[in-house]
Amino acid sequence: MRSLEMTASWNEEDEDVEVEDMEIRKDGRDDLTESSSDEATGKKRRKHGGSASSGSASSGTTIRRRKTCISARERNLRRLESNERERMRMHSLNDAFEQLREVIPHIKMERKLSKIETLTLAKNYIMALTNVICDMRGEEKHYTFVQDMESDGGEIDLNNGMDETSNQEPNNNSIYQENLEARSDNSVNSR
DNA sequence: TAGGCCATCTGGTCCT
DNA sequence: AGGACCAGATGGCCTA
Repeated sequence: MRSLEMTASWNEEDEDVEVEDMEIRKDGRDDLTESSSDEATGKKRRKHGGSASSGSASSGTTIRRRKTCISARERNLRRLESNERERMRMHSLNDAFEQLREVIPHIKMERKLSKIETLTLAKNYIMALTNVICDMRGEEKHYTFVQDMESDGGEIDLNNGMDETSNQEPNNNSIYQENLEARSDNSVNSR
């Protein structure tokens, strides 16, 4: 809980102040959240955490809350703990993305796949595998793949969601689609 | 410099 | 009640 170290600079005057009519800064920050918790992960740190002016509820200049009987210090502590949990949650989500990247067949690129590319390739990979299964069963293929970007409606665009850079790469999906189908044919023929 | 991607903070809502 | 989840906002980094 390294974020909690930041509470050291908490203003003593705020201690045990009930929250009623307490003004919350427009930017929602409490100056304690100099987001430092990435020391553990070694990842980049932010000088200023995002802003808090999110959502519709906080769009005003100030927010007045009803009495909740928790001190400002306690509230700040909970916020920091919540931030920490959210950070950990996002890290685990990113870990999952990383694992997904590792199992998706794709041409090695200089840069790693973005999240949207990862999801798109994963989707296409699943569709390709589905087609292989259908093929092996002698059923009609579920999905039709197109090879170029001039696809007309109704067909699945393999590069859907891919950015310009990735379009310059060989079409990964086409490759593994062909490989999968070739293997599928071989396995069928060898019977 | 603009745009894409990302990490983080934050408050609201849902769930246990 | 508290944690998980979600989406909006913001700012940093990188690339074309």
